[in-house]
Amino acid sequence: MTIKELAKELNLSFSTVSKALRDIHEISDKTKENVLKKAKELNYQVNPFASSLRNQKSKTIAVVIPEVVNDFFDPVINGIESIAQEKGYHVLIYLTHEDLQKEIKITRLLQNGRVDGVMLSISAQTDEIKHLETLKEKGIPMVFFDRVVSEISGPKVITNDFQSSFQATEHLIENGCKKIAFLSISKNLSISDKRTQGYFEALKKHNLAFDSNLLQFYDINNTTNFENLKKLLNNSNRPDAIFASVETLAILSYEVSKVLNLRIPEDIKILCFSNLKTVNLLNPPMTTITQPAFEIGRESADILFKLIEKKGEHFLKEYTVIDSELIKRESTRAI
Amino acid sequence: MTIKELAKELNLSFSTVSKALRDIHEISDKTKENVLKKAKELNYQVNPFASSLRNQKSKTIAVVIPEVVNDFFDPVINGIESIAQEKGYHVLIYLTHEDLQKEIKITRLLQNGRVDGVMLSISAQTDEIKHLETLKEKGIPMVFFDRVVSEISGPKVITNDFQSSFQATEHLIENGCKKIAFLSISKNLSISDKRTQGYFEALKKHNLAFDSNLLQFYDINNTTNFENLKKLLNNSNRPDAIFASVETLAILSYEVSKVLNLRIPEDIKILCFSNLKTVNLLNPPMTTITQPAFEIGRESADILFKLIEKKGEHFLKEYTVIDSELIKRESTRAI
DNA sequence: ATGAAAGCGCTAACAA
DNA sequence: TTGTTAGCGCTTTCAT
Repeated sequence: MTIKELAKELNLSFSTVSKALRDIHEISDKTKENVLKKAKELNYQVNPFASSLRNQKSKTIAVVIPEVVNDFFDPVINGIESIAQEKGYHVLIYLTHEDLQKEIKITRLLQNGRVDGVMLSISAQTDEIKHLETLKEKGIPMVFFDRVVSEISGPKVITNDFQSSFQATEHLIENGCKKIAFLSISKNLSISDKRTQGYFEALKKHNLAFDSNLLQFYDINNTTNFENLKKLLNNSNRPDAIFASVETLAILSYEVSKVLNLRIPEDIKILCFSNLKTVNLLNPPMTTITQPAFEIGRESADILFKLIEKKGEHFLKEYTVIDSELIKRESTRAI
Repeated sequence: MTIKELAKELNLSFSTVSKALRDIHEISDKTKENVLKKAKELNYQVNPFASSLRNQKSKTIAVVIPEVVNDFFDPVINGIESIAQEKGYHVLIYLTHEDLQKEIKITRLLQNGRVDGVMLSISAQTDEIKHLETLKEKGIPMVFFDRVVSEISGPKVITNDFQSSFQATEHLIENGCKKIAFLSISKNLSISDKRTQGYFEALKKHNLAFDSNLLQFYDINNTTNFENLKKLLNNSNRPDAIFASVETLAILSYEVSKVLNLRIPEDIKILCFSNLKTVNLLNPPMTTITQPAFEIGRESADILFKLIEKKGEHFLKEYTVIDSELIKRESTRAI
């Protein structure tokens, strides 16, 4: 069913039909009505490719993220999709799997007008940004969220990583911890930086010396993490607390603690950035910094659509900060 | 950068360039080489809409699912995306939020050729299927997974819900349970049916009477579930086990048990279909039926691409069954 | 081996 | 208010 066939049915020229369908004022109401009725009757749908080709826009956005198996990115997608559906946009999803090469390949795919805008959260491996600059130079509206690249200008939606990390560290210190290990996932990521800084500053404020052995870097997909953690915790000089910058590492810490017969929280306290839904069923429940992931998704998408529709980003602020929440869970609850 | 501009740079006609780019044999090797070199140099990319318009295919598939905030659908998406990336397809994602009206709207969006194929898992609310039949009649290749519609012919990827449900119920019975409640999420869903049947058959085999009060239906998004569960468990005649057909209901059961000071597993045993990653950190760990979600994603996508590329489904079997795994977790582990 | 031209379905400038 | 026409960028048939 094309617009031509529809026009033939109606004995109208197809340009008239086209205009009527898009409710253009130079068409008489009666004609519009007829056209709309017939279109519905014949279940006419515009061909999106013809339309996109002509209009040079796709009504589609891309979401580029490291992983989807993650309690943070899920609600983000949910937030993005909810706004996209409201605005009549389609959402393409691409996973980098924390792999820079995949990220580069994907950004190349997005350069040819397939999408009207891109939202992305870079991979933990990303230590060069030429591909992102190239994409931006093509004039494609972009919004970074969570794992942002400060070197590239444009809107970014982030959480108050420094502050919440500071607070969390302070929380541990106030609970008597003196040797707090910080587990980071990347040397490249903006969020890792901020989180590490918050940790440092809290130590400094409370006059705790920083021991470089306590700052450890982990590969998010690496099973050797387990061994490294074991080494860290099996040391006579072991930390009395672990502050993990991502959930996976906190969970791993639980497991290693169990293997080593360390009691949580008596022997070691564990705390992390996490959006794990079932965290309050853990034994013991873990104090977490919970990011407002759904809101981050909605907010980023909202900004992207503003960018797409108004073009130019001068009217948007560079950083939108949404606060995470430090949720303290103290009591042991054996069911 | 269009093909015309590229052709001008090369002093060739644009049809020659087009052919060269797609490696058509009637073009000389030298010309091909030149064209490719220049294309790379000028970073030429085909316009996907022009190409789709002409070819009547989009190199894009749609994935329609109820929710993304869910430990089952995440790895499914991951599996789908991994194959799509290999085959050079793009993945559009649509969430129905368990809402039939949204599902209908989305299927309408997919009728106009925007995608070459659709994978879907229907909403818990879906009790009519006209919209799905319409989509199928349009000739768009479709693959159902997990929550399938048996009334519509075509490939379906499912797990052995009946069997695993049977096994799980038997596991409870073998552990001394006599009053096992089954919490279902839908009266419409194929998986609910199968799971309920498995539960029934196990009861029958072990000569346990079925008490209709023990079969309860829940709304997946309803907070009144909490109250209903409370009523169920606060009864003097309460069940000694709960078999939840979805994770959310199992978690809720944990919470209600705690509120009522019921001990798990002494007073009540809880078991469920779940892909929760951290289930072994729960207290106590929960026996689960774990679905091979990533494989379901890969398998469904693989079938869909076969359908798309070969057209017609006569060569594909209707049901592909991938086995779930009953993972028994007995010990209480207090860290 | 290369080029000219038609046409995919649509939008919009211009003509009637 | 309606119709004619050009053209978005590409693929492909047919001619050279």
